[in-house]
Amino acid sequence: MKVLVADDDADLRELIAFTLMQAGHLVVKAGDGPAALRHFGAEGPDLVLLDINMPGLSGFQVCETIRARSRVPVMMLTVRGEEEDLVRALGLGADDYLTKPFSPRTLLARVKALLRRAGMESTAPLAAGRISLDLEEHTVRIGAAEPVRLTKLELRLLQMLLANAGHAVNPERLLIQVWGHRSGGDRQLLKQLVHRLRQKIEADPAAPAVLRTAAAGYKLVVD
Amino acid sequence: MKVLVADDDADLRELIAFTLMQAGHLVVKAGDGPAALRHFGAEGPDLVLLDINMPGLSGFQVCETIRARSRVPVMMLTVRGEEEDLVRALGLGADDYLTKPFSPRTLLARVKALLRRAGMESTAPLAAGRISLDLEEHTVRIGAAEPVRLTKLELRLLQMLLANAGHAVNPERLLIQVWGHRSGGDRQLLKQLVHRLRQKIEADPAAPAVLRTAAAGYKLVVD
DNA sequence: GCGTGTCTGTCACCCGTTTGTCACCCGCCC
DNA sequence: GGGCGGGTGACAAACGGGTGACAGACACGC
Repeated sequence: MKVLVADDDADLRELIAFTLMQAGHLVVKAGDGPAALRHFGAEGPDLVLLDINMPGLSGFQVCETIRARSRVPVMMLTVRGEEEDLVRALGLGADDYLTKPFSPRTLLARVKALLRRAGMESTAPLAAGRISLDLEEHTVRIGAAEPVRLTKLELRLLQMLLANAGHAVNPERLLIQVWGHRSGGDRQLLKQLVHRLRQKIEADPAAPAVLRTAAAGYKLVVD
Repeated sequence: MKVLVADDDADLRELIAFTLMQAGHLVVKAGDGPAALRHFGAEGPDLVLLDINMPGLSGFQVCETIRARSRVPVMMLTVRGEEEDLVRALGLGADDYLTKPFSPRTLLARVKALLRRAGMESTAPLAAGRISLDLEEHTVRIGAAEPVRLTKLELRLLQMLLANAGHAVNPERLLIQVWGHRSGGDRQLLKQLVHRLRQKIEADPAAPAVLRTAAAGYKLVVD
């Protein structure tokens, strides 16, 4: 599942991101409110974690804006003892809250619960057509073939493509999704990753039938 | 769509940003010229709103620099009564202008118009008459014929002509829209591009039936 | 701690496609 | 005839995707 983590505290943000990634989630990070909204619009996450105190726009404003456009689950991060903030957040449509400090274990439990409540159990294999991903096993199965083991990056790339199965995904977006940041110039990384993935999943890597190069990026052919 | 808003007046900047976000756009904000260029490079916005009076670099300079690198639509924000500034801005390649003060409604209408003109209001296939463009696949289909693959430039040219289907578009405008920079003398580029496009889409390239030469430029015959 | 194997980032290179540029053609008009 | 502007063919440079090689980073078992 794709999770948007918005917190202006870089250390905490990285800790959360790391914890979620370890659990097999894709993470999009934002350091302030506007960035959170930007990524929300661009990435379409399945879950949003929002700190209340952020520069630019507060978590409240971000939550409100998101709620005006989507019913994606939103979890607020609050400092203990600011109950009035909490009430306000829930009133704005937030689904859950977590008081700092919290343990990674607590975080994961709450995230899992929230995703389950939203009907997106995170361990369910992603699938489209003849392609199915097993996020826990880090494997992909195509048609009747044996499941193939994937590395972390390969898994993320496939996950992104699978989420847009049949449609081209542009390289910039893939770079952001798979590596997190990296502005422009890193096409080479993507080339290599695609190459390595093709070696694993294509019957004939020289003539890709599944992971095709499209005019505007790469796409998955699922039939 | 992602919009870069550059204005040194923080209040106005926030108002514009808010208005655009309400309309579903992603907004990147800049308070001066250098920041605008920095964000332009990093974010790759689909539209740029530029105030003329900004510290660091003026809107003129920013516009010129952007035009040297991109054909992204640029809208200038001017104070009423400074027509000479306006003329200068349009000469530098700006696509539209807005005189302050303006209402949010006006702003949105202009932004929408500009994005439509630039052919990016959606990735849905553009069509007019028997001609339809698939922006994702980079193909064009004319009548019942097989879709034809287009290069990046051919696609842009066709997109511009299709946006004005049935009417002639003058060469200056096409040069700016397709190549972004290149003020005057580069007719030859356009000639070649038209030639190559005709080879691909015309049944008889020597007697063009679709992409016709008109008195004032080129036009697409769509019926 | 240490070796081992895997994963990832980076480099150099190949090759087909795309693009920019030049020379030249033709028809038209003064 | 000569200038002008559009159309055409040819060619070289630039670009971009694909590939193999390699070294450092990393995880893991001992």
